[in-house]
Amino acid sequence: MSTTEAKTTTRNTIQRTLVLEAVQSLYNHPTSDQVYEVVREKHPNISRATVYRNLGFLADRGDILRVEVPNGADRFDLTNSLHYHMKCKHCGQIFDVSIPYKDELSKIGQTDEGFLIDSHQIMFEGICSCCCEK
Amino acid sequence: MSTTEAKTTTRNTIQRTLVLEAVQSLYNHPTSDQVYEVVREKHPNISRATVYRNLGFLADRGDILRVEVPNGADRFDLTNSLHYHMKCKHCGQIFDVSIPYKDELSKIGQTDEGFLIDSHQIMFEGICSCCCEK
DNA sequence: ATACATGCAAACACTTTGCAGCACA
DNA sequence: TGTGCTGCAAAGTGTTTGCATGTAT
Repeated sequence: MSTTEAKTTTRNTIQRTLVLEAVQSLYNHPTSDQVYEVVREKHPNISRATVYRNLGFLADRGDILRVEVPNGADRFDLTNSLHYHMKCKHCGQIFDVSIPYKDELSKIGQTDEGFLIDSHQIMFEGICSCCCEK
Repeated sequence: MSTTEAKTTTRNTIQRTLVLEAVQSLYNHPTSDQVYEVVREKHPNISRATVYRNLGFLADRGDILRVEVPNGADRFDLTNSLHYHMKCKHCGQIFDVSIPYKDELSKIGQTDEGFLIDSHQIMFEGICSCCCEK
C-alpha cells in the first residue's frame, strides 16, 4: 500500500471535535462567533482563529455546510439536507425556509454564456414571524 | 401647501450625480471600489465614504440595485431587469446569468413558518467560461 | 440661512495570516 | 518524532460613523 497515497494526515484535536459538536448542538446555523462562545465553555483557551480554521476545514471536508450570508457573518449548518434561507429585513436574522428545494436549478449544467453551474443558493427576503407580530 | 409634507429635501450634489453616472457607465455590477475609481477620474477629491453613502442612498431610492454578494463586496447594478448572478468558484468574479427569472418565488407570500416573503436572490456557483478554458 | 452632504480619519465587523511553540499520529 | 494544529497578535477587507466644514436650495 501507499506509493500513491495522498497522505493527507489529519489530526483530531480537541478543538476540532468541539467545533463540530458545537455546530451539531446549535442546529440553528450559528455564526462562527456563536460557535466560539459555545466551545469556550468547555475549552476557554480556544482562539477565534482556531474556530475559523476548523469551521473552514470541516466545511471543505463536507462535515458541515457553510452558508454565506450577504452582508453578514457566515453561518454553519448540518449537512443533512439542502434547503433555502430567508433573511428578515427587520431583525436581520437568518431562518430556514420550508420552500421545496429546486434540484433542477443545480442541474442546469451549462448556461448560454458558457458557465458551468453546479450549485445554487437562494436567499429570500421578507419579514419573519416574530417581526410580523409587532 | 405642506403641513403634512414629509419634507425629504434631497440635494443633487456633483458627487451624487457622478456616482450614479458611474454605475450607469459600468454596467457590469461594479463594486463600490470600482465606482470610486471611476468617479475619482472626474472628481479626484471624492472620499470613499461619500461613494458608500451615495450608493446606499441611490439604492434605497431605487435608482440602482444593490447586489449583496456572499463573502465579497456589494455590487451595484442598473435597475433595468431582475436577473440572477453566478459566482465563479475559480476566479471569484460575479456574472449575470441568463437563467429565467422566477417571479413565482417572490410571490410565495407567506411560508409555512409564517414568514412574509417579498423578494429573493439566487446565486449560482460554478466555473465561468474564462476559467473553463484553462 | 440652514440643514443636508462632504471629506477625513477613526472605528467597526468579520476573517485571514505569520509565527513560535505544542501535541497528535 | 515530525508536522499538522494551536494561540496570539497583527493585518486585511469592506463598510460605517463622528465631526467640523462646505454648499445646494
